[in-house]
Amino acid sequence: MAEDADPARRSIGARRNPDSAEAILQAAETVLVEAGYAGFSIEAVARRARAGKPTIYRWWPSKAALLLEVYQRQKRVDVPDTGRLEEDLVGFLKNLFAHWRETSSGSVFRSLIAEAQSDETAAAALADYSLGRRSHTAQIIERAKARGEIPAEIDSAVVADLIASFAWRHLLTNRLDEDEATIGKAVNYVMRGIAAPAS
Amino acid sequence: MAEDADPARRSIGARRNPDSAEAILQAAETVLVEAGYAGFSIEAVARRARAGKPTIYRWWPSKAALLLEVYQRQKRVDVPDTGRLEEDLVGFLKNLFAHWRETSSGSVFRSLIAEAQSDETAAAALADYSLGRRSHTAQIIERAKARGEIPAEIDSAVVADLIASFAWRHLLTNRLDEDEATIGKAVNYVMRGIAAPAS
Amino acid sequence: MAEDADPARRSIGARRNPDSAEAILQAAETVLVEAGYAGFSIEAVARRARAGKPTIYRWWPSKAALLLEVYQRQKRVDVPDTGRLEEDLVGFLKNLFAHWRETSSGSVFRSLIAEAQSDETAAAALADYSLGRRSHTAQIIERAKARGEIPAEIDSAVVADLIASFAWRHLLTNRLDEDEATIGKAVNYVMRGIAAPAS
Amino acid sequence: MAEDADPARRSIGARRNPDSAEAILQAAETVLVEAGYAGFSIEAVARRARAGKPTIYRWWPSKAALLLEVYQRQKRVDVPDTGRLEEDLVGFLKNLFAHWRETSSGSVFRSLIAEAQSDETAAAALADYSLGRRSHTAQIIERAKARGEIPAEIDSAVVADLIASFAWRHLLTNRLDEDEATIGKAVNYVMRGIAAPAS
DNA sequence: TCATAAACGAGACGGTACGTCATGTCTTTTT
DNA sequence: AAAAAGACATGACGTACCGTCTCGTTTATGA
Repeated sequence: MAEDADPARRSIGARRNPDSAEAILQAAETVLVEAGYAGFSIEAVARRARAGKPTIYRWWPSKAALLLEVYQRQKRVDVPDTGRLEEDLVGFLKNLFAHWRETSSGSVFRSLIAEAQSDETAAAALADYSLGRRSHTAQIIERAKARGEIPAEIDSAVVADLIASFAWRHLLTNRLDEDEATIGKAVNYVMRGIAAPAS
Repeated sequence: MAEDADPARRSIGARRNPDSAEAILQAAETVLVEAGYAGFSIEAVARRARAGKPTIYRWWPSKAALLLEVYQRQKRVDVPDTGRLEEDLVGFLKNLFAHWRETSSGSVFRSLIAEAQSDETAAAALADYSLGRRSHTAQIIERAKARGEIPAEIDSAVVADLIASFAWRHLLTNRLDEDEATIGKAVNYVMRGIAAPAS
Repeated sequence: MAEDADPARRSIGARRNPDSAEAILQAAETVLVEAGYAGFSIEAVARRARAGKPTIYRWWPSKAALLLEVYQRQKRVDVPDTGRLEEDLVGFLKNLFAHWRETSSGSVFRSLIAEAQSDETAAAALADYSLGRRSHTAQIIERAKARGEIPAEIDSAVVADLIASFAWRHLLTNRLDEDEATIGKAVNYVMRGIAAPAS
Repeated sequence: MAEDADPARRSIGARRNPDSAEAILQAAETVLVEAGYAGFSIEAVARRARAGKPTIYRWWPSKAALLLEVYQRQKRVDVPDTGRLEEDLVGFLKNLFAHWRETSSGSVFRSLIAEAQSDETAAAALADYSLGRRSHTAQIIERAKARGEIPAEIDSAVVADLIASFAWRHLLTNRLDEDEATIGKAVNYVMRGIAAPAS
């Protein structure tokens, strides 16, 4: 996981050095994976990236900003389009859990959420990001509306919220390896409801 | 608000001094409310409580332990029992949001969740606590099962999880003042499902 | 070097428990030998002696007092009486160095001197003790005066001071294993002087 | 006195800030004079110097190192050269006592000796320093040898040791205001010896 | 062409908090 | 009455990071 391509990276003149930025983002990710959020400090990232702390502060005014960019660099999770909403949602959650579990994304996003609890700007950034993601997720639902699978008056934002909340809580409580059946149930309840059919 | 009933609290012999414990828990809560999770340090709590740091560390081995006890001391939120599950769930969420909004509980619980992202023991403690709460919430659902309102084969743990997740995410993203209608929708979707009725 | 004859020493009622006192003094000596002055704390002594700190503070108001008693308990060094002052002084120094080197006395006395540099009462106690010792040493010289070996007008206190100073400095600078010849020279210079004989 | 020439001393780049070093050494001296060795803590020095503790630890790895540098910064005591050894030695001791008495040097050096009793590195540093000073003092004696005042076979190191020991003990036992006559006697005994002339 | 400006690594700076240790005082319980 | 036990407030220990600063170097750009 080496991050120091060149042993002595230098300024490349009066502009941002992409190598440095890359090294810093790489280092941030590595530190987060190796030492967790507890060991994630600007100091540690700078050491690992062989970068000066001011270089980091110049481009990322806060830990949150750095975390956010690290998260955004990562591959997005696939949103399936099977033609059936329930399958789409289950597939999405399965993919998301696997993504969070198997890459560093989970650690990064957890850290970002944690950071947002003490850092106002992190909270704002996370809110922005979440808004974007939610509307993205809502598209799955909108597609289902278009297909007539669900009524038009369903508030897709709320549904997306329910789904995302379920994912967040599993991430935050270390339950990403949850049984697939549980995911299925959760989605099914949202799809079909839990009330007994009016007989 | 005041935490120093006696200006010079002393040892009361070879056993825990309840006054000190009380002062420390009070101070922890006050610090958290006034300065937020970012300003919540053992140092600050000790200062505010006029207690020694070792006294805190003696009884609460980690920030997490202190946070957890502060949270548990607080009044529990009412779980309504109206005889109709949907009303119960909506009422529960409304009460919970109000509780989190209007008392320090929200700040405390947020902090606890954040702490759990970097502290293993905090994570374990939170998991324990959540388990207890979830089963508690599940009782609402079990009651509905008993009434025949919902089928017996519904996994009440998953339902409780959906509800709790929704609450957590609103807490963590500063959306406790969410429109009541939204809560209603969310619960309704879980109750009735979002799928269009098979026509 | 066990100091706890009985694993559960108890109070013996309303009077000083000699076993405790003994255990504490033993423990003080042991701690000093094993951990040096740096590790010599009331806390450590209490732990080692299985005694309560207040018990120590009751009988020895300061570290200095404890050190002093530990030092005084120890066997005194022999003061030879060979009938010749020079031999007496050399013998005394040799015995003293050996005593300091081979028993815990050296460590204890060093610590006492060090303690006296920051503790006023220790300084006073040390001054008292030194006065006694000096007059004791001066007796060697007085005997020589009586024998007519040295003139009566010699200030034996100053001579004792010179000899004691030499010893102290060797103790304080870890030079107790100094060559015997050096001791001989030092005493010889004091006895015969270093000036060239008036020819 | 005052230690904060500039109210907000800052870093001057990636190298040692002489202002900070100066402020710290000044503060160390002041603290030692005002509060004695007992009150001499890195914490106190940092407070007084308005410096961060890590800054002190960066440059002086131990209290001993700081003490030593404080001592070495101070003006050296004059070594007289009157042409007569006895006068030189008496003058040297008088100057030394006055220097120790009237400046902070006495306190500093006492503390250094005390520190050396518990800190190995302090002991080594002190030994080094003493060696240098002893050879320095020995020069007085060597000069006397050159003049034929004393025989060549006199071990000047031992003589210097006797003189320095006398000074140390007076310092360590608060007897720097000793009668001048006593100093005279001590030197005289070393010069002429105390033995009665062979009649 | 060459001065300027910006970015770089490095690392020192004044601070705050960490978690631990020792201090000397206190009270309860036991003998 | 004294001892054990151990909790207490206090404060120093030495370390890790914080975010800011200045250095000396490097390179692209613009006068």
